[in-house]
Amino acid sequence: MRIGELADRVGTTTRTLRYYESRGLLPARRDGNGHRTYGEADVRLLEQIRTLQDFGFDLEETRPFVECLRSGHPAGDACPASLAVYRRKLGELDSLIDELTSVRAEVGAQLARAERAMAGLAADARAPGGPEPRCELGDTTEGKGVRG
Amino acid sequence: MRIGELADRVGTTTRTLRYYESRGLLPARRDGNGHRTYGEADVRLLEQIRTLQDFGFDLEETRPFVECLRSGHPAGDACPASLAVYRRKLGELDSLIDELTSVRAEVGAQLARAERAMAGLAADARAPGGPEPRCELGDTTEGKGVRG
DNA sequence: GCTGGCCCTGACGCCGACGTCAAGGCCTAC
DNA sequence: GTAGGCCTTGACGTCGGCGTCAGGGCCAGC
Repeated sequence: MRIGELADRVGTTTRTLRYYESRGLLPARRDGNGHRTYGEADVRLLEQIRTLQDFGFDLEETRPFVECLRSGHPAGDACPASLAVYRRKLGELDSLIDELTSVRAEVGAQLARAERAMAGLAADARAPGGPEPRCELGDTTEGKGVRG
Repeated sequence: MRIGELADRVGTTTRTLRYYESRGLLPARRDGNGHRTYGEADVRLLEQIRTLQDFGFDLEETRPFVECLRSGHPAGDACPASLAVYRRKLGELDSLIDELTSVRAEVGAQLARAERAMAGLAADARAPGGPEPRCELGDTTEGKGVRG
């Protein structure tokens, strides 16, 4: 199998496969013309790489899985080094999710506060004297705690 | 106030301020020597930018907030365009958190499965005949559903 | 007068995972 | 023979948010 066919089979591009090879991740044999040649095992290596990429693993993190497969194991995660990557990734995911969740809460709170403020201004515009206070950009010493 | 002092006051670098200016986000007046000059209002603009950056907003997304402040509003999120960015960001955060959560679950399941498999192999190695089945990389048609 | 400190512009470097273009080789079909 | 299709290597482009360097100016203090 040549590079174009392999790329088609796993739904990627020849450029990607050459890039993987340049990173030492997916070496290829060559035929008489210097063309890269791949076998069925390479399809599985590539599928392993793409699966992990879909999970957000970067290329270097897929290396233990690929080497595990190439060393004859039936699965890329049948080696301790792969499990270590799994565990590290789980930790990263957990802390990232935690962080994003707290950011989400903060942004949500800011939005709610700003919406209340806008509603208040709109009410002011309907009820009392003028439409808007026209705040100057002076040294009004405003703080971030305009919550209530 | 010149660029170095402003950078110190908000805890960033002069390079960053020049970059913001190049993006049209934080223009500066110039003194007789061509040096950038800033006022207190710029401190607040910058703090707004940095706060949003900490939330993961990219620079373009901070622009409505900055323009809102510069147009005289007391807060960067006192304008509809800013609220729209808040809402869009909340949506992005929600879907990102969802995605990461599902990835986390999948990776966790893969780790658990792989750990069970390794434990099984270890038990095999202790109990029966050989230490490892020495799987060839043949067409064994393995699927992804090796869960149970 | 000279050193040190701040400022200026312009431009290249970085990271990751490729996309894209250039220039050419080999093989097949017509 | 020539057009088309696949392959090769090499190298530059992309995106964001700056870091870092080169080369030069202005001003204060000793």
